[in-house]
Amino acid sequence: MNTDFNDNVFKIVRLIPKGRVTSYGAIAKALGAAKSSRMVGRAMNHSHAEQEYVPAHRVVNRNGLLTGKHHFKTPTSMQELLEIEGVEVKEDKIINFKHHFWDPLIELNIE
DNA sequence: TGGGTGACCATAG
DNA sequence: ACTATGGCCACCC
Repeated sequence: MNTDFNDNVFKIVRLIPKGRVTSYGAIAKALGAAKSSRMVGRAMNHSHAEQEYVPAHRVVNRNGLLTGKHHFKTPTSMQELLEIEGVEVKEDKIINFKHHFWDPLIELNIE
């Protein structure tokens, strides 16, 4: 049985609005597993196998760095997808990360 | 069974 | 700003 954790991660990622981004740690925290931010990354690795589209490009590390770009079809696709949505990216890093940040804890009104 | 690894994070210097 | 270190835990030899 697939971990619910896995499904919950995808569920949240799909909720990220266009032009916004969030971090692995924020998602982990929203799921009550702040200790396992690495698990979020592992879940994302499987995201390609999901039948429903998962906007993985909207998930970066807490530094606003596109650490997962090498897992996309091409090394530049992640950056291009973000720029299409209006997110500026320079040197694999999101400009004005704070401004684009989307916190699931706040937006989803979790306690 | 156990060591190595990772789309991470926090802290220290 | 940068490196080093430790914690985290599922997964793969």
